[in-house]
Formats: sequence, structure tokens, C-alpha cells
Amino acid sequence: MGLSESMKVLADPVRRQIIEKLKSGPKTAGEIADSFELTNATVSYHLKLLKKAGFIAEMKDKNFIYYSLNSTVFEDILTWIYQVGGKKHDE
Amino acid sequence: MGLSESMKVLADPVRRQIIEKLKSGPKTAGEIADSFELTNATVSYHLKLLKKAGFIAEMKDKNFIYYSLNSTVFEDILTWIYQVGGKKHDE
DNA sequence: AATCTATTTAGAAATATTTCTAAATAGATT
DNA sequence: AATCTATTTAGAAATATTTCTAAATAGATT
Repeated sequence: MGLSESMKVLADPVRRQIIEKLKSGPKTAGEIADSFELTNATVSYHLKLLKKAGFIAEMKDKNFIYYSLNSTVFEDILTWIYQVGGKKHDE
Repeated sequence: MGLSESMKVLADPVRRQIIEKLKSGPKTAGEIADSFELTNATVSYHLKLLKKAGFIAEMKDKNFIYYSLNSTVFEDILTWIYQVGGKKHDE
């Protein structure tokens, strides 16, 4: 919810890679886990943090859980960076 | 240097507050430390991380060390967020 | 209803981070 | 040169994070 939580979540490379993977559309927890050399349990832990921070949403279907990207949450971070003096993206 | 380091550095509220404080111009390590209920040693530790990640620069004068903001480093983070689907700041 | 499949939860171990106190540094003043 | 002042560094303690293995859940298939 807060900026610390959002940024902490994005600070981990595994979690950023999960987000990048979801850019191409929803994926099951298993599909996501397959792209890492980590156990499903560990990936599940990262998915939980991403979900808690609002970066992804989950949707159950059969015994699969699909995760998808929720890009609106990035707004707060952008706002903070602008406020602090980051340049405009296209200048 | 990398995105993980930058974001990890920004994930801490003390370090974000230091950055915000420096928006109004350079400050000495002591001035910065005074605004927190932390020892100077602890604030010095945070300043070291901020400097290492390139968010701030230091400048020695007499026995003071002045820290100032270097906003250019925020670019990489903005770029990553845009790439991942954050909305434009002014839309 | 038994079992299979996908995924999460619990708990432990390893590692990293934050904070402190005490000592060190280094330049300025007496 | 002795001392003061601002700040950092070293090392320890407390806390948080990441990962794993093993067990639990819960819906689907047989």
C-alpha cells in the first residue's frame, strides 16, 4: 500500500521478472515458476508479495491460479519520482 | 548501479526522506541527521548507500560534508516502470 | 470416494539489512 | 602540538528477507 512496500517489492529481481513475464498476458503460477530456478513454494512467496502490494491480481480457474498484471499501481511510484526531480520520460 | 540496487535504496523511508530533504538544496551530514531520531552513525550508513547508488553527491568543505541531490539517476527507474506499463504522468 | 494435480502454507536455515555504541579520522581552532 | 568538531568506520545485536523441504488445501479426474 505505501511507497516503501511497493518499492521493496520491486527491488527484488525475481519479482521484477515476474512482472515482465506477465506483460504478455496472464500466466498460471506453474508457468511462472517454470521460468525460474526456484521451487514453486518460493515463487508462490514472491507472488504473494506482488499480490499484496497490488501489482498483480489472481483469478482461479479449475485448479489453476492465473496471475495478471495490474499496472495502475505503478502510478504512486512515478508520482514520487517526479516530485523528487526525475526528468520527464520523453525529454 | 543496477535497478535492484536503486530500488532497494529507495525502498527505505529514511532514505526517501533524506532525498526529499535535499530537494531544497545541499545539507551537511549533521543537518540531515538532526531531522531523524537516529544516531549520526546510522544516518551516515544511509548516506553511504544513497551515494553508492548515485542518488546523492558529496562535497567536502572545512570539516563539513555537504550532500546534494543528483536527480538524473531516477531515469532508469522511470524507464523500467514505463516499459512495464505505468501510465503517463499527465494522462 | 480415492487419487491426482496445481498451488499454497508452515517452519526452519541462510543471508541481508538496520541500528546501535565505541573508536577512528581528518580538518579547524586554540 | 593539543584539542575540538563533524563525520565515518568497525563490529555487534536485532530484525527482516529469501529460500528450502515437507505438509496442507482444494478442485478435477478416475
